[in-house]
Amino acid sequence: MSVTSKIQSVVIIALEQLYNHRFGVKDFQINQTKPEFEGDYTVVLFSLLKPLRQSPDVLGNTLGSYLTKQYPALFSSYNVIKGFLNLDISGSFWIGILNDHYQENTFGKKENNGKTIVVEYSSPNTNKPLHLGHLRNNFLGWSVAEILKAEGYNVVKTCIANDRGIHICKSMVAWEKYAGGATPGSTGMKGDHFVGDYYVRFGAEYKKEIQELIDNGMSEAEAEKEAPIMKAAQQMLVDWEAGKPEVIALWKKMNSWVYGGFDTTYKRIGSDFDKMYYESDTYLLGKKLVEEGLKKEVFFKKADNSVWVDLTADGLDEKIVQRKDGTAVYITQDIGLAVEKYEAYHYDQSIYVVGDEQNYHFKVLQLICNKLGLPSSEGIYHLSYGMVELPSGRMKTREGTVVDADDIIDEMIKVAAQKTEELGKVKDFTAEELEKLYNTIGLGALKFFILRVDPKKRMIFNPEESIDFHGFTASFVQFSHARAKAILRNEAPNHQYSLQLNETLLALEKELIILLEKYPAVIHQAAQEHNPSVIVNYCYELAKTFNSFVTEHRVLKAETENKKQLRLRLCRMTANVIASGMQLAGIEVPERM
RNA sequence: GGACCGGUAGCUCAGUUGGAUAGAGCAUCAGCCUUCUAAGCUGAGGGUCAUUGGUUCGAAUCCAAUCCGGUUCACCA
Repeated sequence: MSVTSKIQSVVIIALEQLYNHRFGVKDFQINQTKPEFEGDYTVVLFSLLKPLRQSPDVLGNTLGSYLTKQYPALFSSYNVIKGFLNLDISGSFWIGILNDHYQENTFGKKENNGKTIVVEYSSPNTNKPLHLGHLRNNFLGWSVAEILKAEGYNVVKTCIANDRGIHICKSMVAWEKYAGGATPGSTGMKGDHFVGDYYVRFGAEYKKEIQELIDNGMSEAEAEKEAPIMKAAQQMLVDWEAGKPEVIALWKKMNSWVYGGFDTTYKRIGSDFDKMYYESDTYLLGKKLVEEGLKKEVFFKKADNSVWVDLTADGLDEKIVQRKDGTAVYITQDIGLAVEKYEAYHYDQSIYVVGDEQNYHFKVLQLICNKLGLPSSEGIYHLSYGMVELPSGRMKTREGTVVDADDIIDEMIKVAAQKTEELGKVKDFTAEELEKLYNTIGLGALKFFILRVDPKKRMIFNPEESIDFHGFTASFVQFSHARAKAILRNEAPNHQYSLQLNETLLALEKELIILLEKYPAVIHQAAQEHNPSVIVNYCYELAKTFNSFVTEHRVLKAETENKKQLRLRLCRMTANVIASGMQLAGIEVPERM
């Protein structure tokens, strides 16, 4: 039980004893005391004044003296300022917390609660390599999954590959026409980049053909339709759906190249999935549900045979769920997939990590599932994140300003290596150790930079700032961990030693313990909000406090043996919590750097 | 035009869900390595929390209106 909830329940009991009035947890607030006042935690009295018909001063003092008398192990003193009852938590209580948890590496993680959450993230298109936007998606999805695991859920990480459709056919057509049989193997290229180049090539050729047609007197709109290369792509899509063997073979071949490339990138960034779904399998799934929906009169058919749902009563529009030719649209597949996931996992919650440009889509999806009476509808949650922009504005494929995932990762690792060499602290590392360290620092910086921002806000990715290793960065947190480990390498805490509980805590020692104690609550909040930035911000704050502590106070040369053991335990617990928290963000922490 | 999201220091972001004098980092300036890692620490300057009104003991936070920016409202995915 956290300190805050302890104080809460004790206050409730006290008020019942003193005033015979039963309050709930939400009837008053417990805050951390502002640094300019004396105390650790503060009971805000305002909301209690009216029901108890007391003045702030009287209530504060009555409650304060009752609490300190009844719970001397918890509270050492109090003061009342205006409507605030500031409580000093006794040092022995804090030292007890430290003693209880400094050795645990599962501190803050909850017991399994038997509930299952499906987290879908990444959802790549198999026609081009991953870019910065995908990285935000992957980092978020992976981290949220880990946070939910830590909070006690069974988590299934899933990925849906958008592996079919006109965009895939475009790269296929371009490859057939212009590659002359070249392969990733023959060119030494990474498969996803290789295929992506042909997607780009398609665009260029298409544009050329349009211009030619226009020059020959065709209107622009007509030219866009009539360009031979576009017709070829459309024909290929028809052939694909008809299952034409050579088209299917080509499709499989090119997709396998892309998957090869994706695997490499996923491995580098540490993304993993428990279950892969493929749009080429799922795109027909929703049709059965469309039939059912028609019978239940959730959907209706228009004269041209297309099927719609009327959401005007819910404040939205009419939305098509099946084309007039009977083929599935995007939302149809998603209805099918939602049901398939539910049947496979009987989830309590199904999270979709998808950009906020699809907010409307997921609102519709949930409404439709609800109207169809699917048990999955309640648990659908769209973890909507904002776009990643560059200082110059949105990334645009046409203007070539898209930041490629592999490129940025390479760059981060390169700069990490340069900086590490400059500092020259790890000259005794082997080549493998160095490579691992560069990866840890480079990739950590990237993940931290992206995850530190609240997911729902759009963010600006400044390449120069992202490779800064000072201040509010992963390196700072990693460095703090390495620093703690350096001390612990010199001397480990003596587990047999029994700390004196009456030891007076210095301000920074206490601050550290208070922060460490909050870690389980931080995980809880992050899980509740599906928000890794809560964890990342916490790790930074912890590292900052630790750095101040280590700079100002000696550990190994502490004034007394008791102080030394206390500080060693502080180092141990801080290192544990930093490592644990950063792990939840997918960021490793080195022993030395 | 309808719906949704956002606007906090020069820049990038926090702000414990309504609490005390709004915080960090970067950048700028001034100090600190003979010491367990200086990728660090200490300090200074920097704010009309977009604007206006409302709700109440109390508002960056809740409500309304306005301004600015974004997304979306496809038989694309």
